[in-house]
Amino acid sequence: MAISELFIQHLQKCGELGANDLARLRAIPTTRITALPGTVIVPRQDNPGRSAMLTQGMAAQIHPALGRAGGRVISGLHIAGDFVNLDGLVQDRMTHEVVALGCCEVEFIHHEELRDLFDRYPVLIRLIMRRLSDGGAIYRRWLVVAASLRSSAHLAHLICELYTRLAGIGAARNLRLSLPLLQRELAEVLGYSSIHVNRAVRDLRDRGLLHWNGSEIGILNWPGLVHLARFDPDYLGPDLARNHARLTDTADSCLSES
Amino acid sequence: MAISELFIQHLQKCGELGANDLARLRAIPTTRITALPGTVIVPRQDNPGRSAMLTQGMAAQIHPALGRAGGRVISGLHIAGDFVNLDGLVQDRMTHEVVALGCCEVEFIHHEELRDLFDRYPVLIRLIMRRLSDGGAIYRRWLVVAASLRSSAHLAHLICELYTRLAGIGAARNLRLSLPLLQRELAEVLGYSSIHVNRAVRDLRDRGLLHWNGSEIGILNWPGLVHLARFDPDYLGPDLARNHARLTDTADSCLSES
DNA sequence: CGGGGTATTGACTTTGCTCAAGAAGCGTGG
DNA sequence: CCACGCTTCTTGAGCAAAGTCAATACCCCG
Repeated sequence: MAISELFIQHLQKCGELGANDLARLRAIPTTRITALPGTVIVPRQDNPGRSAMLTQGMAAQIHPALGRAGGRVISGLHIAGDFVNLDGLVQDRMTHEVVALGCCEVEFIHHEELRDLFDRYPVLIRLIMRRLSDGGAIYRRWLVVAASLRSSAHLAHLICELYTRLAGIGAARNLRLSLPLLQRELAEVLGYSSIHVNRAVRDLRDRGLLHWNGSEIGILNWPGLVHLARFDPDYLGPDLARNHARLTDTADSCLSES
Repeated sequence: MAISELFIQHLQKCGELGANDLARLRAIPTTRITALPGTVIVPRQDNPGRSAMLTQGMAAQIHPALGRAGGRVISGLHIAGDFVNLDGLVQDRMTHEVVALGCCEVEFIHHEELRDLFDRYPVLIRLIMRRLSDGGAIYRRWLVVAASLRSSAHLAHLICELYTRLAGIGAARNLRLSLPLLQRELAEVLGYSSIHVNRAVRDLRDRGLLHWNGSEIGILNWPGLVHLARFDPDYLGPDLARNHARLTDTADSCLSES
């Protein structure tokens, strides 16, 4: 199967590619799979010799919790367009596994092919380093958020981040997003008990900030949510930060009109 | 001033360098400074055109806390041998600043020089990617620890990590380490109030796990500390994990002898 | 209509925060 | 050498946030 267009779009952002280059890229063999909810996309402790890109759906980085057995911690969420195991390219083992949340589509590329790409288009190396660095920025932000916000604001921050990222790839719009996470899984992301997450959800609903029905979320008051969460999208990179600025302006004008 | 030997050691780990290469490396101009406690080594929101390596002391990544003004969060600690702003090489702005904790020595290298190095020794690119990826692994671990351990165990985990990392560069040995952090700063690392940190410190002392005098820490019961913290050094990379295994064996045999 | 998992709610416990005050260390100036 | 002021460390008491346990409601699906 051929390389996905999402992948190509990423490459294009990073450097000029001629028609020739595009043809060559499209000739690269890849493997595409569909993963049902709960499927392990990238196993722990493994050097699979290939990297994966999520082309549809959401996936989570899963760690076993320290202490109580059976517990899990989610250290990051992937959406379409993300490399899910970039580390595998440079590290011998993964310290976590990646699991599909809803239904996913994943595309695998062998490391040899990637390295070939790098040899041919050295500018892509910058793209990979950039991705690694971006990932670090998100982790840092999660640490800051976990340390300084309490449950409702913490949850609100997660919603703001996900909406911004999903809107950036066109997978969410009009202040609606679909979030294929159980409350138990939200708890694993936020580091709370699922009961506590439930109360945080109710709190956001009670404040009239959003609308939450199963996996469908509608944001009713974007500026309010952003303010509660102290959300500042700078850490997501200049592109998404710009989108966010536009969105906030629109929401503000909507508010002032109403 | 010439490039530091620490830097060269890192490069050597990554590929074979001949006498010729070494001479060329030593000819690269760098700037070395001494930073007093509290000095900002790398400012926020800045693309300084150079990267820094810590050659002595400890430094912290500082973020403003969300919510209460004036609060801070520390998202990572650097020790000698760490690149303190690798992100700056690939990212236009830093989302945090880096501040000296004790007295530090820092060495700056201009990005041009670094890029020259990469052109000449492409294998070094892997080193940088490796570093970025390692950093991500540490952030993930901190998220997991924050989500699953409570105060004493959380603090214990930090001590275990720091001792392992410091021992890896020869800056700690014999289960003694010096930690130039105030309890307030520890609180900023762990996400607690400084009062709560104080109680956690006392708890570890009361359990006879360690000895804490100002900035000098002596670990009295390494296996006990490791167990309480659920410390598993895998996330620090194979080198340090091996060191830890050796250390734990020694400590075990010490215990069984006594 | 029943069964399994998820969501929701209540009552109670544990953990951690805040405020406040005292103790200990340390550098400065008298 | 001592007194003073500063900062950090330590401890106590009360409060707020989050966890646990248990029970019920809901919902999808067979």
